[in-house]
Amino acid sequence: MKELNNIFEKFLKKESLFKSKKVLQAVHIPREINHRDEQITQIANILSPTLRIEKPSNIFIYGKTGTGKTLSVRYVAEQMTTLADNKKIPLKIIYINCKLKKVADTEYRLVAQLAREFGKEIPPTGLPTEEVYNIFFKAIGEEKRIIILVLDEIDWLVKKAGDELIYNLTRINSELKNSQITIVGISNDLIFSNNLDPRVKSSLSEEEVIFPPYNAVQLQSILRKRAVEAFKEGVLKEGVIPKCAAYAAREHGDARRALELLRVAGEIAERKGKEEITLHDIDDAEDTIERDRIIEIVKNQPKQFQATLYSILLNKDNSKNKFIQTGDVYDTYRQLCNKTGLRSLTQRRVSDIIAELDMLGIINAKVISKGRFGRTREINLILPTSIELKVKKILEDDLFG
DNA sequence: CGAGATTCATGTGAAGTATACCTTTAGGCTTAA
DNA sequence: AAGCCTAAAGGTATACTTCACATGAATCTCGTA
Repeated sequence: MKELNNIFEKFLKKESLFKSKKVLQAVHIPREINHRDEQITQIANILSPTLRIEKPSNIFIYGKTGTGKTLSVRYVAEQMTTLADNKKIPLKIIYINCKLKKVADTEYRLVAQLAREFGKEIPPTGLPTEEVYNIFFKAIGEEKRIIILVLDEIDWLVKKAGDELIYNLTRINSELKNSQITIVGISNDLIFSNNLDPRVKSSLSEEEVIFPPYNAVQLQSILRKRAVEAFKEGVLKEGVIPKCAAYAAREHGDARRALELLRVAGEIAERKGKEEITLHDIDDAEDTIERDRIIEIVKNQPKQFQATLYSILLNKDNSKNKFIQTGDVYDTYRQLCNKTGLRSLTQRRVSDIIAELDMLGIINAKVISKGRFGRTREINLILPTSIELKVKKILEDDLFG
């Protein structure tokens, strides 16, 4: 009889394996953050002058993806905001992710975005950048307060818009009477800061905080904690968490990835109508994640980028083992434009587009010299073959349909 | 045989152009006194 | 005369083009051992 009860119970539970899926999502900020105490106290210490309404030092934070940078900063920010609210401290923390296309990838757009944070309407183009700065200044100057500006993925911004803009930002303070602004730059490119103008570098990294990767043991404990909150009891089969941790540690201790693996594995198991998550689901999850990520990127590209990518795909089929080079891609691209009626761009531009696709991580393009046979980009697809067809299909739909 | 010169196919920087959007300004029309 | 609307003028950011020059190793050239 007892077993029968069990069966029913399980059946009822079957509805969902999750107790709370939110806990596993990247935006979720847990009550406690493990293994980052040192960094968090460091950041908190640096920012604490805020509470006496003094300007804290600028901070430069770096560490690989998924090492808890963004999370820790947001955590500290949240704590400070509530504290500031209680004690009536005029504090404003702005978080901006510079990687978002069309949001903050040029100087104009970044400053416009900042001004919008203060409720100002800024047109997408047309105003002098200088003017946007003025609007922003005015908005800040309205009342006395401390502003902390968190620039996530700041390396992207600098790559696309140059480092002058950061210099401008760090200089803002000298033009402000009422308020003070502190910049917190987050980057996962360690080399990036070396390429900065020395002046910019020194003012941006008055303080530095380094986030080392998690090791497998730490990843496991993080996963365990979250899993308890996220899943119902007994859902996780033995060894699931170690495997997730191992997968993520294999790269560079990427916790975000580990959590995502766990979540997607759960979703997959659920969809299959299973009652527990097995090791096999994790393998499936890994494929799914990679596929979704790439498809998402591909879908959101502008037409010209899609056309270029499609040309690369076509070239890959034709020239089997030989690697693909810019000229070939451009030829196919021209033909493609003819067929689809898309206005074709110059090779100069397509060359840049290829470089950008490389930055997005969809392809691998390295500039090489073939001696007598000139110089070109050696283009390789990084797409796993399993999703190549799917990507192709999407591109075809977008380009021809 | 080896040091330089040559060469190819394209990378890359700077400057120019087209387009879309903004503000300002001058004129024209309406309205109220 | 004052007020309001419109259209033209003058300005900017962005995506792209045009032009011109830079690259860098395989290959060629030619002098030398």
